[in-house]
Amino acid sequence: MTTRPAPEGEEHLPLRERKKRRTRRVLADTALRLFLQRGYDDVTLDELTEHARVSVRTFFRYYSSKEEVAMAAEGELWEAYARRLHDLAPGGPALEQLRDRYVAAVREMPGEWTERYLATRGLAARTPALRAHHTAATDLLQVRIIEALERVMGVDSRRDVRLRLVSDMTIAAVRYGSKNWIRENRTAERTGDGESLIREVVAAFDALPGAVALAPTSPEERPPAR
Amino acid sequence: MTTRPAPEGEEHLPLRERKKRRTRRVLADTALRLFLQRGYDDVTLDELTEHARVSVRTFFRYYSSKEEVAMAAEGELWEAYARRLHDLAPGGPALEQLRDRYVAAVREMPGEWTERYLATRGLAARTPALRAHHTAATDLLQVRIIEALERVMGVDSRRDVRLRLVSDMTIAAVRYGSKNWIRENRTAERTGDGESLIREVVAAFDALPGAVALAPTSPEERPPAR
DNA sequence: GAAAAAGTGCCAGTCACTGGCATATTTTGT
DNA sequence: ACAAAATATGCCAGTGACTGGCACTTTTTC
Repeated sequence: MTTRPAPEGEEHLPLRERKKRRTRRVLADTALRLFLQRGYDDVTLDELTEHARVSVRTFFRYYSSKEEVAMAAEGELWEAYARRLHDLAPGGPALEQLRDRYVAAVREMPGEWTERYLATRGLAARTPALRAHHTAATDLLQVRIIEALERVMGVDSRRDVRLRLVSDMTIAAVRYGSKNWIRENRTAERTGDGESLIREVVAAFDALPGAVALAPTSPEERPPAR
Repeated sequence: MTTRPAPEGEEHLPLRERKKRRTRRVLADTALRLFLQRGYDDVTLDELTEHARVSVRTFFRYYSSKEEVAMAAEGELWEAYARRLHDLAPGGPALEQLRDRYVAAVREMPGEWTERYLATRGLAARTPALRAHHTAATDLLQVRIIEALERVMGVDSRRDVRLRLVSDMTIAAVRYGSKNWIRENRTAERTGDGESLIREVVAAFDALPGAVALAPTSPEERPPAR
C-alpha cells in the first residue's frame, strides 16, 4: 500500500471516516490520472479499481457511476456551493449573494483542487459522455439554486419568473466565467489558481447588468466586449 | 405484420426508403407506448424490439441509444430546427429570426407529432435518464445555433459574447415556452396543438426584451408576470 | 435476370452496474 | 481488554445496453 500525505484538515476524524475519505480521494485521483493518460472510454472500471486497490463493488459504494468519479472535482465544488446556498439571506440583491457564495465555495476548496478541476474540465471537453454528465450536473445545480431562492423568498418559482431568470443568469455567469478561465489556462505551463477562477466568474457576474442592457449596435460604434 | 396507414408525404419515395422510415416510426411509437405504460426503466430493448418485430441489432442501426428512441419526437423537432438554421439571413434581428425558424420547424411537423411530443416530455419529466438526455440534446442544439450565428455573421463567438447571449436567450425561450405549454396541457383531456405550443414559445421570445429591462420592484408596485 | 448495393438477423462478446451474502475491520459498551 | 454491534469490503452471479463480424435476404441497378 503506497502511503500518501494526509489530506488537509482531517486530523481529528475517527479512523473509519479518515479511511473512507482517503479511499474516495484515491479513487478520484487514480481515475483522473488514468483517464487523462489513456482516455475515458479506454479505461475500464476493472483497471481503475485495480490501480486503486479496491473491488469494483466497493467503487460503487463511493461513486454512483464512472462519470461521477471522473467529474469528482467539479462535484466537490457543487457540493460546497450547495451547502452555502442554505444561508442565503433575505434583503440583499440575489445575484450578488449567489456570486459571493460561489466565491466562498471556491475558497473553501483545498490547495490542489484547482489543478484537478482544470484537468477535469479539459478531459470533459473531449469526452462526450462527460460533457453530457457535466450539463446534467449543472442543470441539477440550477434546480438547487431555484429551491434555495424559493426558500428564502417564500415564493413559488412558477409564479415569479424572476427566480428562474436569476438562476439562469447565475448558471450562465458560472459557466462562461469558468469557460474563460479554462481557455486562459489551456497552455499548461502554469496552472491558474483559485483566485484567477474567482476573478473570471466574478467578472462574468458583474457583466450581467451590462449584458441585459445591451443594445445591438454596429461594431463600429461599440466594439464587443472581450 | 400489422399494416398501418402510410405516413404523410412519403408517397414517391423508393420502396427501401419507405420501409426504413416506417421501421423508424414503428420503433419510436412502440417505444413511447411501452415506456408510458410500464416506465422507461422497466422496459428492456429485447421487449421493445420484440414488439416492433426487429432484432436488437437492427434497432441500433436506427437509434443510437435507448434514450434517443424515447426522445425521438423531440429529436425530430431539433432536426427540423437545425435544418432551418442553415438559411439564417444577415440583416434582421437575430432573435426574431431564431424565433421564426422555431415556429417554422414546429409547423413542419406532421399532424400527430404534437401529441407524441407532449407525451415524450411528460415521460422525460419523471425519468432521470431521459431528463439528462434532454438537457444534453438541448445543449447540443445551442452549439448548433452558435455555429449558425458564427457562419452568418462571420464572427467568432469567443470574440463577440453577444452570439452566446443570443443563443442562451433562444434556448431559454424555447425551454420556458415549451415548459409552460406542457404545464397547461398536463390535464390530458384535450391535447394542445402545435399552434398553442408556438404561441407559448413566441410569447417567451417576445418577453425577452421586457425581461432584460426588468427592474426589481416590490410586488405591490408590479405583480410578477405569469 | 444477374450483379451490386443495402438492410437484417444471429452470435458471441464487452462493460457498466446491482443484489446478496460471507468475511473483515472498526466502534461501542462493559 | 474484550465481546457484541455496527459498518465496510470482497466475491459471485447476474442483468441489460451496446458492438463487431459474418451469413443471409431484399431491393436496386444495369
